[in-house]
Amino acid sequence: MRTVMLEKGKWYYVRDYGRDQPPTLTFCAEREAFGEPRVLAFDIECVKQPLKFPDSKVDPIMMISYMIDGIGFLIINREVVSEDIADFEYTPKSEFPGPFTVFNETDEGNALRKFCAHMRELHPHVVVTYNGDSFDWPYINTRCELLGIDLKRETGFAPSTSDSGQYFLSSATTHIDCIHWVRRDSYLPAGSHGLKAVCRAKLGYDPLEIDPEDMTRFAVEQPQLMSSYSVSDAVATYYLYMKYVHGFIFSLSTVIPMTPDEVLRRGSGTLCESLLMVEAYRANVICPNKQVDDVSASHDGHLLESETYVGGHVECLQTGIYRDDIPVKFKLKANALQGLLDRLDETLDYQIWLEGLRREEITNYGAVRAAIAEKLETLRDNPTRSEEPVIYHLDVGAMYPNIILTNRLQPPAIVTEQTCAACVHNQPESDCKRPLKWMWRGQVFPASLQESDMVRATLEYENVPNPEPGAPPIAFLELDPETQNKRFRQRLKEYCQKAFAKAHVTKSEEKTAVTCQRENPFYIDTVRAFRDRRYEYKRLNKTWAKKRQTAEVAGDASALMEAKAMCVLYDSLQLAHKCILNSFYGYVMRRGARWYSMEMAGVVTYTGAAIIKEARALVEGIGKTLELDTDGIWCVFPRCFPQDFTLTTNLEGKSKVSFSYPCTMLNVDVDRTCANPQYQRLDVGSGMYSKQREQSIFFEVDGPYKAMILPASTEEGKLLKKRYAVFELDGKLAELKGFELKRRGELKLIKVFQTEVFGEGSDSPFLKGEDLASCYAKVAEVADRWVDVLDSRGADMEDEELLELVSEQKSMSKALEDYGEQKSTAITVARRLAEFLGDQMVTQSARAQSASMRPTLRKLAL
DNA sequence: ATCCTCCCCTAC
DNA sequence: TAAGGTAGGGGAGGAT
Repeated sequence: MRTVMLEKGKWYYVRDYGRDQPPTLTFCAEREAFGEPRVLAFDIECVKQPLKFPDSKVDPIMMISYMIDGIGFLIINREVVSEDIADFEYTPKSEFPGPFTVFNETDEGNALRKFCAHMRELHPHVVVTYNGDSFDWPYINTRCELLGIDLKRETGFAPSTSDSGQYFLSSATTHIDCIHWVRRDSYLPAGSHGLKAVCRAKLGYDPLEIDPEDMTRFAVEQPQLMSSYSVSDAVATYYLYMKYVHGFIFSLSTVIPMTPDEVLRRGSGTLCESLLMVEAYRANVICPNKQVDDVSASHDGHLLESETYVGGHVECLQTGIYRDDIPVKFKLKANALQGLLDRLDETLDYQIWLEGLRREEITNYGAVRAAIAEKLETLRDNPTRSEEPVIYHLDVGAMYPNIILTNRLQPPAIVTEQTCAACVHNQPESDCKRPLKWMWRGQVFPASLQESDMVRATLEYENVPNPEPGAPPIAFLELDPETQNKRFRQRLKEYCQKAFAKAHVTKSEEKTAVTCQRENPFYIDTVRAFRDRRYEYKRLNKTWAKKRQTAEVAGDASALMEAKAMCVLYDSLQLAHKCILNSFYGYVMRRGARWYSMEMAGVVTYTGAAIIKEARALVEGIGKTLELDTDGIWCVFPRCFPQDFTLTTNLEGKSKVSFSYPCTMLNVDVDRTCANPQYQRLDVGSGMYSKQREQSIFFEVDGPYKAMILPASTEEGKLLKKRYAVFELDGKLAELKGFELKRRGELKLIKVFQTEVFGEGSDSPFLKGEDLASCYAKVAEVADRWVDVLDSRGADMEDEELLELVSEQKSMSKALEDYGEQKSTAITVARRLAEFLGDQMVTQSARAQSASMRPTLRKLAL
């Protein structure tokens, strides 16, 4: 009898009865946590030609490094590497040890055979790579083919039989390519998706870096350095997996009916749907068919080009530098402050009720009330003032899921008059219809439906080039329906451009969706279960963090190890649940979704927009809104605005509760305007429904912060959204949103400038100077230096440095030929690269990475 | 010059 | 086959 780990992330006892009977599986309860599967992470280094990518047809593998359960191995191809390498250690950080044993093999064939043989000996449960699906595994596969080694036979790994073979899988071993986790689940911007950047962001150390152009030379000239580099990637991959990916994937695998390979690679909407299907089955609900596009949909006598709903609300209201030590001129509204005073008891009672207390249990109610009232009165009586600000971020926690839960929103609960007419509950006393607003937006062709039909009729008589190259032309109607529709719409667009001088007209319409408050609640129950389980994991994570601290202080090594492991476990569980939780909203608009509903998505965002607009209106009277985006609002209040208070009680166990007045002030508002009094639950015993007031939408507060910087636009009167920098009280950069510095590619010059101008801590010019003028002067010092570089066209710089600064990287999302006739700098650069470096530089799989100069800058540089 | 469109990639 | 969503900044090409 032995134990194995099956794809559900759980351990089972397996008893084998020989060929005639299937084996039996018994769940292994004592290993309910993930257990400790053997994990092997590997990475290869290849020879390459100058300025080119390694070509698996001709360039041999020089090194294979791998780490299993914290023990490292390195296989050297001595045909490429100039000398034998001795065992060594690569430990970038004490928590990431890397002892390496080296195998020096005579040639590539022996190196690969050694790797395969060692894999079989170690038989890991999980093989981990970084980009192994599209680089390492296919490369090894091609090299093995050329050397007469059958990779599938040797290791079990081969290209996937579905998904057009884009993944490398084995039926016996899970392959986790961490790039998928980084792309879907890490929330890192695309500019930080390389292993090096992920290593810095997630593992917290600077990895070894070598210019790819030096690698082949270093294999000969500096083999030890090259060896360290090779293993550093395996070490980073292994610890990234152990620290973040393992718990995440395997905990999701315990709730989603898929293998870990699939849980890793499928889209988040698909994970969501498979989970909903399980819950629907349990609730005896029939799964609807997949949504299909209605290609003939029209609006007011015009064919619809596309339709959607209005989403989140974004505004920027201020620009410039806001610092907590530089006074801001406030023009407060006395009546807004009076309003807060009038509602003060209601506000405090609300906070007390939230904490599960009663006013009689509060021992300092009068004192807290008086303290707040005094501050509000002072502001009310002196509304025009210059005062140092406090900078806050107020945001709604998990806004969209909580709007869904509060309003009992589910795709099948969006009803029509017909639905209700056929329903037994359709009586006024049921109070089961809850109308909610949303905003429809569509693009229509300006042509009338008759004109559209005419355009189609013309098209239907035409012959078109055969999709099969070389074959004779075919009739339009012989094309597949999807292509027909695409061509028709293209032609109609051209017609409209000619006849109406515009391709389409945008229309919007406020609509009302009626939501049924008695629909079978399997969908929201699934959402709620996820939200609540996530809260539970967050709570347990905190509990174990405390235990870890206790163990640290007591010096109890075994308790410390257990606590650390449990923290990682619960943190990955809560993250895994966040990922799914956020997908329940977007899923309802996913193409092909079984539970599809534009109305529901529209209601969610419309309700959210109303909440944030209301919050802004409230803040406007008592401070300044700087920027707001969908679920959060950045604002400044005068320093003397009431902030943090503590209520004391006469209860044991809960002797005091602290709260943030600005936060409570917003929450009272939300509670009054957003609560759903019609939320209904079915009592299974009696078959009766009971109504309950539901409200789980709450603002949370972050801050106060040291400073917030909002960039100005080059256009007068225009304010920039989604771009800002925020500094912590200690000078650390708390947030940096939207700037080129954070984006993939972009002009090098602007990234270098932004790095310098934002700085960090005492290096940041934004934190220097004692008033606005001197602060701007400090910032201008940095900016002036760069303006000089532009004005002098980099006269004081080395050519190489200058060229580097005016170069930029751009990614192309499609294969070069798919861009057709289109023109752009990147396309031209890619074509030229292909011209002098060969077509494999721009093959359909390897997306062109172009380094170019912008036309505008080209003039400057020359 | 000005507007629209496309593309890439971010914020939420 | 498989596929979360909308809002927004900014560069560049192209029509007018």
